[in-house]
Amino acid sequence: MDAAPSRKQLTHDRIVDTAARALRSTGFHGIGVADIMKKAGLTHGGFYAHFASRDALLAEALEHAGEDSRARLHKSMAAGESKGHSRLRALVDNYLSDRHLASPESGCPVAALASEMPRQADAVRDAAAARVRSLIALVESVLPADAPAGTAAIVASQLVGSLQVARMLGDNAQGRRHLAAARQFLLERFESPRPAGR
Amino acid sequence: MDAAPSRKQLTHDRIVDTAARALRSTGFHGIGVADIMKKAGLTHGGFYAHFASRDALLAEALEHAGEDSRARLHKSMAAGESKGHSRLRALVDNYLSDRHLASPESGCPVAALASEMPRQADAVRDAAAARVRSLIALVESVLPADAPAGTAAIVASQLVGSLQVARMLGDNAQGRRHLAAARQFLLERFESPRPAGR
DNA sequence: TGTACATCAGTGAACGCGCGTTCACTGATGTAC
DNA sequence: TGTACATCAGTGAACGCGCGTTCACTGATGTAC
Repeated sequence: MDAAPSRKQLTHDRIVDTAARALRSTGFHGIGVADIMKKAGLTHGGFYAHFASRDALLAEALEHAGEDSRARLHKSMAAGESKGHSRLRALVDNYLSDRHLASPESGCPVAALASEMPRQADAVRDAAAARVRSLIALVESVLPADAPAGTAAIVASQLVGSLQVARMLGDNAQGRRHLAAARQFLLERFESPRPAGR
Repeated sequence: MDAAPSRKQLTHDRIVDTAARALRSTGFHGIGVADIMKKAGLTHGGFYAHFASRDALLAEALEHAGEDSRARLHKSMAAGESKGHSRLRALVDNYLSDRHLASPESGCPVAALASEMPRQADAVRDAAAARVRSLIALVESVLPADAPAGTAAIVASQLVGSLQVARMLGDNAQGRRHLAAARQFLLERFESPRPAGR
């Protein structure tokens, strides 16, 4: 089934991977066809042999960025769990880490692109909604099983909002202090056993 | 002191007001000099008699959008308080309202533009950081006086994140359900008297 | 009150530039016999 | 194994377009006497 990928497929993947990084660091509008092709070691003319349009690349790059971020989080979370941390703590510590604050290009595309997403073309918005649902599902998987419905989406919103606020405050003491406070809040409130108050 | 504003000042204000709405509905990149001038009933040539550059307009429009949003919230909050609601509830109910979900162009610029802000020119980023601090200050003013330091920034992050997640899910039942859950969570957790468990 | 002139807000044509997209072509890879 | 040909990935010039910015000009407003 997974035969050796063709030469074209390898190039395609390289373009998508390049775009997925650029997308998160410069945003939807900061990513140009010629730019991406050049960074992937190609000329811009060949682009349309790989994608129907720029928007088609954006949708693919968004999905790839989400997968990349999910895989990184999973790996870091495994390291945290092996130190005896809860799954929730492993997620929160990694999502709200100083490293994530400083490196949007390899981080969560939802946090890096949230406010631009509602303004994208249909295909891109669909990919965006899928990324949000995937993030919520990841949070759900680390919450105590008896958490009320909707809790995962609330925690995901707190993660995304806190990282964005920290980035707006800047990659400095102010931003990092905010991240630390948000980590502490989430763990105190959501790590099982849950605190009193229904 | 506040003499009658000159004709030029009136035009200037009209451009900024037009830009402040367009900015929130289409984002930093969706706002063009010629477009704004046309919407303000002018031709694009006169732009540079009012602003040193496009970025200078963006910074001014961002500040104006923040003031506009703050004034609207204050007004709606007063209405809520007159119904006997706490100040926190008045803020949360209005910030996370279906109306705010559906109308970014007259809403909070931080929620509408958060992920684009770190990528703007210096002057714009400074204006952005000021908007974030202003939002945090507004939250602080409605929290119980004994809330730990940093709480206001955490609640502000939850407000911004929840509205953005709702907008990514769409202005539909899914998005509105998420907003309702976030409202309930914030009130249960932060409305005084604070629940047990520090 | 009326005329002459200076000031000033706004006009519209033009500029250089970078963008997304198209397309005729090239050179390498793979297949047929 | 070697030759002839078809396929295909990638090249680079060109396109139409919209952008931010500049600038010589116009027509209205305000001031001096």
